[in-house]
Amino acid sequence: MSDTAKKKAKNIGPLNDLMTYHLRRAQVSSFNNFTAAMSETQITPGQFGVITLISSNQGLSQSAVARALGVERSTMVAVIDGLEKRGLVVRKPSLTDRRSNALELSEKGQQVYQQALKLAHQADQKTTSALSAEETTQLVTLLRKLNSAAGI
Amino acid sequence: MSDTAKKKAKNIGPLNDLMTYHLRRAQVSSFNNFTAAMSETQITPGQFGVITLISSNQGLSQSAVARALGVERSTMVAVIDGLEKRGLVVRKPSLTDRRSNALELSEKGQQVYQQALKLAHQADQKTTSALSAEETTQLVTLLRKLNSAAGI
DNA sequence: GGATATATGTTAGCAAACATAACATTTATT
DNA sequence: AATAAATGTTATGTTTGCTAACATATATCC
Repeated sequence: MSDTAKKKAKNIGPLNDLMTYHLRRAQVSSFNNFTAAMSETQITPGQFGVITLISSNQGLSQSAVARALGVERSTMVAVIDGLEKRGLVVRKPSLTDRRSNALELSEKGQQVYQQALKLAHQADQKTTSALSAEETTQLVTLLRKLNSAAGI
Repeated sequence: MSDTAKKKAKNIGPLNDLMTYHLRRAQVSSFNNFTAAMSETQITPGQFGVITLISSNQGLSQSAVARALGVERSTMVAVIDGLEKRGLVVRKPSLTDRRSNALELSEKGQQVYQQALKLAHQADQKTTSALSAEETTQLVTLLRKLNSAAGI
């Protein structure tokens, strides 16, 4: 067979020099580990962010959650709808602002969240299994530094 | 004002301990820098991956590009359609396999790619502007290690 | 060498995850 | 009191991916 016929070898070329590329690959990898680990809870990465935020800030409004996660508040509606339909989150009327909802985790929501948190850590360990403990710490430190400068 | 009314303070809580979270933030940040830097070329991250791959492997098939980027070949069709409509990529009939297309960058495609590559590096520098040169190298090294283990 | 399996590009239809624009209601500002 | 801004919602659209089915072309297996 001629060597011009062999087009399988992917020469990734200049991508290898780009931080963007490596970040994207790492994120996809961690996303996959997360989704796989979370399968029994049926919690998506986005949902996990939401319930974590609510858990740490009971009574938060939808807009506040949206802002904290960097999405539009219109996007939040369907997310909360889903979590409410599953009985994990409750929309209570805010006592201080009649426009807004005070979000809370239900009893079931708290249980699922605790389970999800454990699974998330397991997924994390899988993601970083090729790294030593020091390397993992190093990586987190560098990412924190990078992110705090970006100020998402 | 009562302190229960102040719901703005986002306590990010356990997210801070998760690699997944930091990776996601970093990826969003780099994605934003990339998109902003690339605005004059109107090249998306996905398109950039494709033209980089074609540039480094002229004559590559659509399926090969899809495999290398980890997407379905059906997804590739619209991407190549767009690049071809803009006159950046040409579908030539493969000389060795009459099923497949041999993808090539047009003259214009090569020019745009060279420009895009420069802009991508600029975006990268912005993304890593909070890190020293050594830290940036460290970060890439750690991400490579993490990724090669995942074997996307 | 001929039957069967696999690969390629394509279309069609679907879904997740976002966005923008407009709206009614409520709260802030001036 | 008048005007501006914030909240939740709906409607609509976009992006980016998927699966399934297909016609065609190439590989593999007895």
